Amino acid sequence: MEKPTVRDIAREAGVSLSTVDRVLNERTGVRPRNAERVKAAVQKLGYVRDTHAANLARRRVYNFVFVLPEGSNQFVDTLRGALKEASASQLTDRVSMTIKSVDAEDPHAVVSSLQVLNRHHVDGVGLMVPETPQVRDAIARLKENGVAVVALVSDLPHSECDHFVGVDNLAAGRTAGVLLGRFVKASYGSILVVTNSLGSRDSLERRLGLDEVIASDFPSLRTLPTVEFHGDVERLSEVILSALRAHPDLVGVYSMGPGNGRLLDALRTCGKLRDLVVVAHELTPTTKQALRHNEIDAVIAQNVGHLARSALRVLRAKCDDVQIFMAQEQIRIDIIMRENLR
Amino acid sequence: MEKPTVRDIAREAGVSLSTVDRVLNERTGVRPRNAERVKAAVQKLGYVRDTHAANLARRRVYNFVFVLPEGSNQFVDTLRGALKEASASQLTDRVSMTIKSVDAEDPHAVVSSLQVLNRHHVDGVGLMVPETPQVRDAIARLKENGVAVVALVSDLPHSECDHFVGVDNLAAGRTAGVLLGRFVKASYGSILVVTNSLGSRDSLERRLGLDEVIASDFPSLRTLPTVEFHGDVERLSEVILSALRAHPDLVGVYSMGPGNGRLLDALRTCGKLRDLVVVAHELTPTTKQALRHNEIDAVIAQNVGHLARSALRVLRAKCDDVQIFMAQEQIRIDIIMRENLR
DNA sequence: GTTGACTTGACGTACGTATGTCAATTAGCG
DNA sequence: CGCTAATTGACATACGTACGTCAAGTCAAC
Repeated sequence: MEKPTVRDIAREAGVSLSTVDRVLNERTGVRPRNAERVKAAVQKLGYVRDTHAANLARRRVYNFVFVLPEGSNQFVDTLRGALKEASASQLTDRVSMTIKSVDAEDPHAVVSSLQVLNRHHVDGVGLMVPETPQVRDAIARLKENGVAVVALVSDLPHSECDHFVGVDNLAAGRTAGVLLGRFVKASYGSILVVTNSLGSRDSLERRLGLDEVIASDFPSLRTLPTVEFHGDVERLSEVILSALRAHPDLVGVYSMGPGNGRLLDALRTCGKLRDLVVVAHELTPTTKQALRHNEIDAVIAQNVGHLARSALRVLRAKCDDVQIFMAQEQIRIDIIMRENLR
Repeated sequence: MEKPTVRDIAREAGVSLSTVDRVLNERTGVRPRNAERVKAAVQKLGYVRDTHAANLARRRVYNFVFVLPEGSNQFVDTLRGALKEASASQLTDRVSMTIKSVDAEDPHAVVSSLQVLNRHHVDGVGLMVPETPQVRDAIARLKENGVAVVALVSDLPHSECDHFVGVDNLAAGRTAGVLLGRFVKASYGSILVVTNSLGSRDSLERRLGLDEVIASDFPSLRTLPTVEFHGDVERLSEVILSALRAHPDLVGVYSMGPGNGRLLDALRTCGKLRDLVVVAHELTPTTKQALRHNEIDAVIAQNVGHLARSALRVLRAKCDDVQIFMAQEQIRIDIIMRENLR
């Protein structure tokens, strides 16, 4: 049972190679009757186009653009590195990748960066930006132009994306909650929750997941209102310190986003770090080091290498109009502790 | 900066295409001087062979064989399924895969299954069997015949394998130890350790990791001698029950291998399941269900889909004599709880 | 029956590589 | 210097697909 080729299709359908080609590549000038025959033959023989040979023949180069938030953020930095590494690897041959950094908080900046793409020849876009009506429209326009679009890390549920590459943040928050609840030895206490901004849907979902689990499974614990520092690290230190003073029963800290370095600094200065159960998000140099030093008890992470490769694979698949292999594209919620960090 | 092709190499080296081809494919009849020139040109231009085009031209089919332990074992079953799924997926084109099941405890059976491979045309082998001197020799013979060999799940450190696809079991045991230690609320108690056989190096390493971590980080806990049931599930139930009677201070159970279903049955019948912290290995229908019912607190797992795809990718890479992308082939120690199970 | 539009098939070239054949060149040796 | 053997290059064919060109075919409307 060799794999069928276009020749087999032509023979089976009783037409010429040219006609098969016209049907497969959706060119005009084929009578419906013959088109049907070809499609039937494809079905019957289970033909799948050899994309490698096809790409070879058409000298295809996949032109992908990734739009990531600018500014200092270790997670975004590692993601950027992973994207570059993945596109350099042999796996992702024939891919030419551009990474753009934009002020993700400024919808106008995001949109204008996407509008540019419509003019150039771009096959696929990966987006890590918050969803706004403007962004939604810009994505719709990209889709009109036949560009494949995937949401990266942050879902864009109301936009016409082809796929979301990232984790279920509600489940991530729940996971963090269980870890905090089970790691805390005290019979009661409160938990500090920190993030950059609850405006980002990731943080919001994580917070919801946390509260769900604490409320149902750990009623003796209490989650404090979310501390948001909105990029202002000075404020972060201050608020942490005052929270520590205000809540002497503090037993845990949940950091839902960036700013782990500053957060740890603040906790360190008041000497309570060792007594607190700390759960943070994302594996970065800071969190890795903190794990090794037992300053962070667990990290909830998504494998950036997997994110990057998955995004590239999905974009290719969408360009080629090929099924994706869901099992491989499922991004897991990783729990990293000192012992399984490597 | 287009990718260089063989033509570019020929021009750069000042020789003909034929000569370049002779060098690249290690054919005879090239003067050392010219061979050097070609190699230098390859270096200088950063040429990498387009394996897809090459495979197209030589009509290559990768012939891989996997040898897995026979007998009822949910983990092996899921692995088998993952292998089939992976080879069916588009990623692994041009791969023809055979899965053999052998009595892994019988070195003779394993070896004879490997000897057969030398006669047929096989490009690569994935092995999940215990290491014995006979197996070691059989692998050496495979390597002599130019067959790529990877160890799957269980490392074969003293054999000439090209690669090990699996996790660091010492670290896995340590991870289990930390989870047990931190999840147990009681101030002291003992931990039951169960496996099929400590003869398997995986179990042994996990046990060592567990003991390391319990001894150093949780001195108030005590790990009991390993219960081995050697495939005898009746014995498993019995021993569990008598252990429960003998150790009323039991606070945790660590199941290092197969047999989770029977173990849980035994724990269930004596009604102590809810009070115990249970950590088991591998995501299977049994452990998934037990996680959902809060009967198991955490599962230490390796993603079988990842194992399968990694094994196939590595075998291909070894056949093509191409570098592997280590970041992608690193199998992580997954910690699965109810909240991040999906 | 003629015209024109649409449809079809035959064929050539290309992508980057592999592999074979054969003649031409070169090196090594006496 | 001449001979033989080793080395080299030119060329052809192929893999599975894409795509362009052109002549021949079909069909309906006039």
